[in-house]
Amino acid sequence: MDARPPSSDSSPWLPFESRRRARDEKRDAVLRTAVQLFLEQGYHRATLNAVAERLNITKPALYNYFRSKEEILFECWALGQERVDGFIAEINARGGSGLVKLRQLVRAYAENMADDYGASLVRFDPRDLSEENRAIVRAGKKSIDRTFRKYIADGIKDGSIKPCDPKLTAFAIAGSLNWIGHWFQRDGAMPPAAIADEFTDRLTEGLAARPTKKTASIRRKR
Amino acid sequence: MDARPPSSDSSPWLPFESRRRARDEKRDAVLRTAVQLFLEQGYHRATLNAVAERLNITKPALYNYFRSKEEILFECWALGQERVDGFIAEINARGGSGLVKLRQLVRAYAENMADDYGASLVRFDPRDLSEENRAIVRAGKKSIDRTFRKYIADGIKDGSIKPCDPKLTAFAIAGSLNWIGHWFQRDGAMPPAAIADEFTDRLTEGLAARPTKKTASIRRKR
DNA sequence: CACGTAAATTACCCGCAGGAAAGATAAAGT
DNA sequence: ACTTTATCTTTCCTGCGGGTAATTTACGTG
Repeated sequence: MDARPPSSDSSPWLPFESRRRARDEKRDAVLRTAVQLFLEQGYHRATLNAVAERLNITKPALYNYFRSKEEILFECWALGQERVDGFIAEINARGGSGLVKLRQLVRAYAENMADDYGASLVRFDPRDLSEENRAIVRAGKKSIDRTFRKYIADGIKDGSIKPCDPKLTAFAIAGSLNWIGHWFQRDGAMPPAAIADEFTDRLTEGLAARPTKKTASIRRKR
Repeated sequence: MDARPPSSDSSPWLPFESRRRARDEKRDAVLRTAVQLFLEQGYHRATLNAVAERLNITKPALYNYFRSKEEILFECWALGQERVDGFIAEINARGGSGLVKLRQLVRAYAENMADDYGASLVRFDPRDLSEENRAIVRAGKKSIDRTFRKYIADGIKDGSIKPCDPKLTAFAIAGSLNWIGHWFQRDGAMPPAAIADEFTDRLTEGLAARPTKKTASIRRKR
């Protein structure tokens, strides 16, 4: 039917040849294509037919890798969450003052927001998920929020951050960062790293107990 | 006028009496109910049947007041935008330093975000609108963004705000504020005014050229 | 009181997207 | 070579929700 140009980006399914390939690889390809389309058009407007078409396959083929559209949506979110959990663990492992940890978190989180899976954390609506998965999502969001608040509270305690309400401060910072997921375009003027750097300074400069210079070492004095 | 005083969010269509009422009043009631349901369930999940049911009428009756579901969505957004345009005009009329104007904008915008129509500005997806209406929405968002940037640039020029990149700073502030529309619940602990106050300080304290507000501007050379 | 009109209602249509069933095809095992 | 198994296609079903048509109800007015 549609004599599609052989390019079709990087689908493991070339029109009709070289079929068998690693299952996980194809599953990942489905996910990458799906998250792109979901972000482009919105979950409801994006159809599985359209996802399949981009992969040079047909809709029912998708059901070899996922049980439902909702499962695809959930896994997009899960990948984003996984990364956040990852760098939070790293930051915790490295230790440091509250302000230092907060700044690392802001930076990593901002960069993650400029990624498709990262943006999934805020661009998709949990109400599209099953009750089970929605509960998992809620737990994930809660965990991130707790981390922000904890770092802020830690900073107040150790004197690196001046006294403030951790809850509202966390909301303000997280809101700023989450919004990146809504306006960032990969073809924009600024690369993700630059945005992350800017936001790191902008969002924490008002919090430092003493004027601090950029990413230079923070002295923990008590 | 009314035999029995209806509570503010009760339907003007009591099952079978006192029907005829001012057309605009009913139109507004449809809008209020619709925006609530859209926010509760999301635009796609919320059906016109459900909207009608809450009003004690049936779906086709809605078409006496609106031409389509999309038109309802657009008007929800338009009402939110109208308010923003309103207080921006007021702030411009009052004048003042960049910082003063910015703080007023932040405060009013934050409060607006705690309102159904205000939240419409950020909770609904422009892609659900017709091309025409989407263009109007885009223009509105752009106008708000320009205002944020202008106040910041004004502040830098008049010395009330310390030098920074107006574009990213506007993004950071607007992001924080927009996010309120996603987490604020009317039955939460804090009233909108308190949140607005907190955010006003939190989001501008890092920007003031001089430690705190008050006092005349002092030129800071870098 | 009859009539016209606005605003409802009941009944219907239809297009679409998610998903299931059953048939094909290729690779791999025996 | 024959069978098996996973994978992909063709085909179809079904429910749902936006929107329309035809009909009724009720009020205002001459």
